[in-house]
Amino acid sequence: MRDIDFSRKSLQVARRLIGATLLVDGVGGIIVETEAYDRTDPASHSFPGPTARNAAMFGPPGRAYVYLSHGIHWCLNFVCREQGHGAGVLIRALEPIAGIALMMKRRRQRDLRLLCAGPGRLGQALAITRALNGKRLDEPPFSLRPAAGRVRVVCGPRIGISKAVDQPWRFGLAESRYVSRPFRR
DNA sequence: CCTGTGATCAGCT
DNA sequence: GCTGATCACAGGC
Repeated sequence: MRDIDFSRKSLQVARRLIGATLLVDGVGGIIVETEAYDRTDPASHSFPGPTARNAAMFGPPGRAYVYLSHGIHWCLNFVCREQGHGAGVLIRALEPIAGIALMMKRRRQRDLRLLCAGPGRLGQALAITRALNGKRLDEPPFSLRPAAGRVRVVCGPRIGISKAVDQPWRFGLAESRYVSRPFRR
């Protein structure tokens, strides 16, 4: 089984991550939605260049970049590309597989479809915090397994941004009921 | 289906 | 001071 190659462009990594299994301390599921961000991209946190917050994006690939969104939600990204580039993939939704009872307890949410459908919900379900920022994705508490077989991937515009809104850099597992919002075709 | 709003805070100007 | 890679909930159609 081939590993995910995080030295590739965030666009390629975002597509390849669909169907992979992500666990944090044994809790998680199948990645069904991602978004790519890049240094050349005005919507990216890395666009203005390195800062204290986005430092992980400019560090080695294959690590986590975690940030606090709207003062409330911890969001998880995977850093891609060569060191110093400043690119990443936002993990936006999972199909819950492991530790479902614990995720439901953390989120006080009994609807499986809403358990990890969105970056903030996913962060809460997997107990993502700043403590994971910069951590390697191939070591505990993370576990990442590539998709087993062929995966049908759809794409469309990213969500919740105000710049570069037309770039189709959001990817999803076709027909999945666990995405944060449907993909138009 | 849709739109509006409060929550809550790090980072930036 | 303002913005934002969000969410939950309320209300209107």
